[in-house]
Amino acid sequence: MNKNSITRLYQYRKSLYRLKQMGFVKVFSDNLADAVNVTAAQVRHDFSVFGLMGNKRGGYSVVELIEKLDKKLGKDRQQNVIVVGAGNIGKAMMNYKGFEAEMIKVAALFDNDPAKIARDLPIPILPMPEMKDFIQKHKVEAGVIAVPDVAAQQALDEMVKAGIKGVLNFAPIRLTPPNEDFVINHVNVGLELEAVIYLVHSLK
Amino acid sequence: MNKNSITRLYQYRKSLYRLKQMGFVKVFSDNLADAVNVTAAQVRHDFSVFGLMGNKRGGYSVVELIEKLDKKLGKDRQQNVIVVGAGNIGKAMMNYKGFEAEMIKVAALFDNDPAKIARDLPIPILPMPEMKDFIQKHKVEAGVIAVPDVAAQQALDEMVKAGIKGVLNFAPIRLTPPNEDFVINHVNVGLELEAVIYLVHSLK
DNA sequence: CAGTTATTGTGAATCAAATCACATAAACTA
DNA sequence: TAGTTTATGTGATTTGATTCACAATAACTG
Repeated sequence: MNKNSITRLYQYRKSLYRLKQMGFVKVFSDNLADAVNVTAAQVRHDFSVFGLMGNKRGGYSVVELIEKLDKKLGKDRQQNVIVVGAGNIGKAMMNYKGFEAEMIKVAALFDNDPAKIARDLPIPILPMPEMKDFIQKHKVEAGVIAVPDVAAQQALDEMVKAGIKGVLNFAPIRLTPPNEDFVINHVNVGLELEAVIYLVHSLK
Repeated sequence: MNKNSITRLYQYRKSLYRLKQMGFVKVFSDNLADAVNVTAAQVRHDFSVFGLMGNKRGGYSVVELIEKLDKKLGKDRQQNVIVVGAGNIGKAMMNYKGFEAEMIKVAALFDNDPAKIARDLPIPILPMPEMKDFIQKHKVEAGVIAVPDVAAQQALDEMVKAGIKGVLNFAPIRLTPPNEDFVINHVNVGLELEAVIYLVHSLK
């Protein structure tokens, strides 16, 4: 179970909800393959590894498959997350409408800048020292680091102290994790954009 | 040359600038390996594939290596990019300070909402119909899609019409490219966050 | 109900990426 | 200068992910 196969499972899930919406009752591996842009063999293989079984001939029941995936992917109950950094990235996370359908709730933002504190927003922006109590109260295990790179390691350290178990990090630096079990996933927008530019240039 | 090896080259480059800053004149494959969190063999292999040679014993000259990488990676001159969508993601791109060191310039944002137009900002926010003239004038080849998912395909279509050759897409949908050479790179923040949550849960 | 068809589930085969291992050669050493 | 050390460059090997291929079987067909 590598990261790619996990993200594919989330993509299958999302596609299945779309198909359900469209009235589909059954789905075949090649339908899902088309939806997620992989091969049908890949879909079946992923399901096999993950312990998801369909019906020989007859494919998969959309409703059943969604149910199983929801359970396996932890989508049967809401996941609260926090975001550290109330800049543009933090606000983008705060305002993103897509999380609801994924059972993800951005429960609060945290920031060091007193001018940014706003307790009365639907998603409040709170001072860092309140993090520990907040995440205990709201059972938060995962967070997002959306601060400038010079502040990222400190943000991580405080999150760890508060009890966070894994982060999605937008700062383009290598973070030192507290232990080897701690989950860190990086999104490096600069690198991704550079890859586009490189590939565009390599066309000619 | 797969995408991973390309992004590693950009990481090596960035590390080399840091090392230069710190006064290093020479660098060995294992220094770069540490900096980028890969093996020394990976570094040498990447360089070998990419046609970058050092000196048997004596490693690599920092200055020379930077020079060669800059050239190969198209960093010897500034790359202008545009961003479609002046929401939080668009503004994050506009305000991000790190692009300058990467020779990337966000030349303008474009948005359909007349209320968002702001021509007098250092990075102007312009109406969509002006895109074609703008990118011709500023020699823009790559762009960023930072609009809600329902608007993403239309944004892509307009960018293609205006002459853009590749995009970085933040909208969580599959885009239909105009042709198979067109470069599309996806950043799916929702999926990345879901992967963190999944991995945190799988710890226990 | 026997025969045909369609689709899964999975072990085997292929393909791609990362690592290993070592011959090569430059730079020191005495 | 001969010998030793150190790091590169790269072919070979290993590891990991994807695709193939087909036996198993459930669902249709007449």
